[in-house]
Amino acid sequence: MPSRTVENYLKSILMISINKNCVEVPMGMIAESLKVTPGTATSMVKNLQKEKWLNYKARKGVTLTGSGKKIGMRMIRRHRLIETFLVETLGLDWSEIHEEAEELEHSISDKVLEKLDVFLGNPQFDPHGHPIPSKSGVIRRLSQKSLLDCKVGKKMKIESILDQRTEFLNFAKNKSLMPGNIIKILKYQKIADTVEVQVEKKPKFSLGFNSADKIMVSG
Amino acid sequence: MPSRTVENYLKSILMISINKNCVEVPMGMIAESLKVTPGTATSMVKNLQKEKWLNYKARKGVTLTGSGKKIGMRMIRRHRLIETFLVETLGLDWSEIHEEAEELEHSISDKVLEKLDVFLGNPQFDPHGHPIPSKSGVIRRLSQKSLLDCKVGKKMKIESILDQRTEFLNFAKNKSLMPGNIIKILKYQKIADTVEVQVEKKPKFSLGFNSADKIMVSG
DNA sequence: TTATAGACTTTGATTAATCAAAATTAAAAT
DNA sequence: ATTTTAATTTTGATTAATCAAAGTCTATAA
Repeated sequence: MPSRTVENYLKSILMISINKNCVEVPMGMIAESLKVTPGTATSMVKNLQKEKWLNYKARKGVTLTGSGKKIGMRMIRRHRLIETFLVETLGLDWSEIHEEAEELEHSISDKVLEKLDVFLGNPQFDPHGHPIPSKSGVIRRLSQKSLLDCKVGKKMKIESILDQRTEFLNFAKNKSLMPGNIIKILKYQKIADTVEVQVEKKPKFSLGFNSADKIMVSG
Repeated sequence: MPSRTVENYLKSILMISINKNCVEVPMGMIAESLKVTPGTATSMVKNLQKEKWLNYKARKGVTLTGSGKKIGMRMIRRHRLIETFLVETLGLDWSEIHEEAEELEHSISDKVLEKLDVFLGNPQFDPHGHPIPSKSGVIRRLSQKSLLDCKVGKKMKIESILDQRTEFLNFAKNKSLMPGNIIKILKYQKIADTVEVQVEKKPKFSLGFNSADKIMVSG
């Protein structure tokens, strides 16, 4: 019933509110995340409000309603299950699956999606370490601790990577920055805004604060 | 580059020209097969001509160019490979896969499609018995002989089913009218336009001429 | 030959999604 | 208390795909 454009808006808004942990999502972020002009986002959001998928306050931002959240969560589930399928079953590289899933998440029927879920053995996390929402829209809380929040010298387990860009994921893979691996901060250099890290027994390397903040860890 | 609407037009036109064995495809058939009004088909076909995907002669019909045929064939390959995947891998029923594939054929990247092809072991026929075009667009000639062209009493092998409608395929499956099975005409009743048939050792039953003509056979 | 039915084309309108650029507003800086 | 800036909204246009309904052909039947 919702068009694929609507599905994209609701998913993006939900993702922003989860990632930035905010209730009211500002218009600018929506426009940026969907790569449309601000005016387009405003007019679309007004339509979404008419359909009761969200509440919009001019110059404040947007909050999803229950039904809007449901659709958004459904899209996240689809996206992550499809990514898992592409890596596990077809053997695509984890750095190249995002765009694929972005398209397929709109095209697969509920029936096929649930078959896929069973075929994959009800996976709980996608290849980037992100939790896959259940059919009913429940999602495990992801770790709120990034590499930046860690003490120097403490061994941490990488939980997930909060960046979808192919180039970043290629870099991450190259450096073994992948879910499950053990990472340690060797030096914390505030002045240069970098941290020096080591993954498993691999050679050490540096990460900028922005990048380090995208590596979520636990333990 | 071509939109999914364009892909659908070119696929439909190619399918009609293959099935009806005609060079010039009349506008009426195009409109019917795509479920649009005749006026819509006319205006769309004019656009396709501008892009050099076909030649259009007013009140005569349409013939695909080389590039149009290529795109159409690409879509047939995608459709049939996806149908095969849905049945073989995910275990969907062969009568419910057409609509799914109709959507997915536009969404899958070339890369994923070729991975799928390898994963499935380069299948040569889809679950309905239709030949899957090769990557380069070559398609095996399908049997031109339908059940209606057979002698009474002669055992024939079912090659394919030329009807995509869910209800027909459900009926066919129920009666074991599936590729590979052996079928025999018991009686040919021109006056009632029915044939009485038997598949393998199953109970005999009747088929109207129209339906019998959709069961392609060999041997 | 003329009439007519059926196939096809034209015309004018609509819808969803978008952009560019001008106008507005709220917050921050002076 | 102004001014400036940055974010947002408004306005007016555009594009692809569609429909309904009116108009036009052409082949067949009278």
